Amino acid sequence: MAERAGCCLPKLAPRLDAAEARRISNDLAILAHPIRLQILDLLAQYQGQVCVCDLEAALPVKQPTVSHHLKILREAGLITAERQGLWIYYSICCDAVQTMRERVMAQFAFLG
Amino acid sequence: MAERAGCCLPKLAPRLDAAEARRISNDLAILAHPIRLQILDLLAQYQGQVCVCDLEAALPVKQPTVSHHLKILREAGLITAERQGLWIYYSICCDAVQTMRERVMAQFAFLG
DNA sequence: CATATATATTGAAGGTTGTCAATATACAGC
DNA sequence: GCTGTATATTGACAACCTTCAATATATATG
Repeated sequence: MAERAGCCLPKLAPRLDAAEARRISNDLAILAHPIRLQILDLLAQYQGQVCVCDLEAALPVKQPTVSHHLKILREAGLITAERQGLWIYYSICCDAVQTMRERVMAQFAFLG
Repeated sequence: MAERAGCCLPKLAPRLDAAEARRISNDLAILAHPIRLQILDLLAQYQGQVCVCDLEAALPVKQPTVSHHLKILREAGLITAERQGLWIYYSICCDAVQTMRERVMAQFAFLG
C-alpha cells in the first residue's frame, strides 16, 4: 500500500461528478430488480409477441405488479407497447438498451 | 410486429431463472447509488491512499454516511480496508469488480 | 492515565420501493 | 347498450434505504 505522511490528501476530486453519478445510478436502479430483469429477458427472447398475461403467467407476481414494472421500464424508454385489440404487446428498445449498456460499461472501465 | 392468433403464448420460460435474476439485481443494486459510485471512482483513482476523511471531504455526505456506504461495498467484496495508525485506507478489489462487470455484461449481451 | 483524532456503530426519522386487492379504463362481440 | 376480457391505475401497507446526531471503539501522544 502507498506511503503517506498523514491524513488527508491535499485535494481529491471525483472524475465522476454528482450529476453523472446520479445518471448512472438511475440507469442501474432501473435494472436492479429481478422481475424487471426477467421481463427484459423475456421480451428479448420473444420480441414483440409478449402480452401482459404472458408475463404474469411466467413470473411470480400478480398482474398489477407486472404492469407496475412495465411502466417503470416504459418510462425509462427501454420498452415500448403496441396495442392490438384487447392485448398489448411489449418489445424491447434495443438501441435504448444499447445506450444504457454503453454508459454502464464506460463506468466499469473507469473502475477496472 | 409479429402476428399472433390470440393470447397467450403456449409457454414462456425465462432464460434467466429467479436465482440468477436475484444475483444480478443484487450486483446492480450495490452499484446503484451515486455516493457509492463516486467512492469507487475515487478509490480507483487514488488506489490505496484514500482514508474516510478524504472521502468525507470530497463527497456531500457526513462521516457516518460515508462509513455506511463503505460497509456495503466492503461486504460486497468490492473494496478492502487497511488500518495504518489512526487512519484506515481503502482500496478497490479490481478482480471482484471485474467479476461483477462480467456478470452484468453477460446479462446485457442477452438483452441486446 | 488523560486527551485528541479517525472511524464504526446505533438508533431514529423520513423517504422510497414493492406488492396486491380493488377499481377503472379500453376494447371486442353480441 | 350490455357482457366479458386485458391492462392500467389507485390506494394502502409493509419492507427497505438513506441520512445523520449521538455514541462507542481504536489508536496515538503527552
